[in-house]
Amino acid sequence: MGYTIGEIAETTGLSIHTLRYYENEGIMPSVKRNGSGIRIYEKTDLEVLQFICCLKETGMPVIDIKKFVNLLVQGDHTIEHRIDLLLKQKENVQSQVNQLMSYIQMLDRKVQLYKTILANKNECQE
Amino acid sequence: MGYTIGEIAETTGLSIHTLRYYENEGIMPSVKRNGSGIRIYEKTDLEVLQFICCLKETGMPVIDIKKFVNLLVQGDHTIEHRIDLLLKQKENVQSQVNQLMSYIQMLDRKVQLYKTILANKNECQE
DNA sequence: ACTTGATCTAGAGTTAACTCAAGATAATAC
DNA sequence: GTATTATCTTGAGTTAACTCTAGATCAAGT
Repeated sequence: MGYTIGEIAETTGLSIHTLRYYENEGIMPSVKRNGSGIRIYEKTDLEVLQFICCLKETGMPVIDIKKFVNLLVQGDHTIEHRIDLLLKQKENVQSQVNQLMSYIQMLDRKVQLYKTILANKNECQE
Repeated sequence: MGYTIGEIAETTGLSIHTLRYYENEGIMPSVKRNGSGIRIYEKTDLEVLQFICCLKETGMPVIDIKKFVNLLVQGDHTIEHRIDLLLKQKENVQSQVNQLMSYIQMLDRKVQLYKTILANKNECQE
């Protein structure tokens, strides 16, 4: 029962360095150790870690993830606060999506413009 | 005819430092100077700059923007290559959007979970 | 002409988020 | 029980993308 840091690095794709760094910085809750100080990750540690990775992927800065994790380790009485943070982040992500979609349109327009230029050049050569 | 670096900073929201940095690094084409070496931005410079900002916002790393700008300054015979790059970036952005939308769902699920926990707690207290 | 504010260059400093190094201890495989 | 491999800590190094500093020159208002 429990995984070593190497196994967790393997399954999450994070490096061992990064895992230790996350723990030191409070980006993830601290992990239990065995008698000689070696980290033993439980299944819940892995789950929290994976959720943290998702938050990171949505562009949440490490400092905010830290705040969230702080609430997490404080227990159930922080759940309402956590809901707030997640809903705020959801709005963030939603507006990121909207902006990216507008950039897709912009890329399309630019490509269209370039194609028009090419078409005109070919016409002239005929 | 032509804007100063300060005006361009104002309208783009980039700092003066950043504008000079972009030019030094080849992230934007170099700008004309007046007799005493002061940058005079033309309308086309502004347009290129704004397009570059968009590319940056889509997460294109500076090194790739540089490549694109390199093609740009080389003239029309690089248009096909530029189309390729932009279409590739469009795909990138599209998959970013997809991933972000899946994260929105994940955030929703987490919030839902938290709400269930809260609901159960209230029930117990009744 | 003089002052004030903008711009110039070269190069150093900053920030976020890792990433690596060194030296020591622990676990595992034979 | 020894060699190999993994893990530990502390602290330094790296990378991308700025951001700032200093000292000098330029431009605009009075």
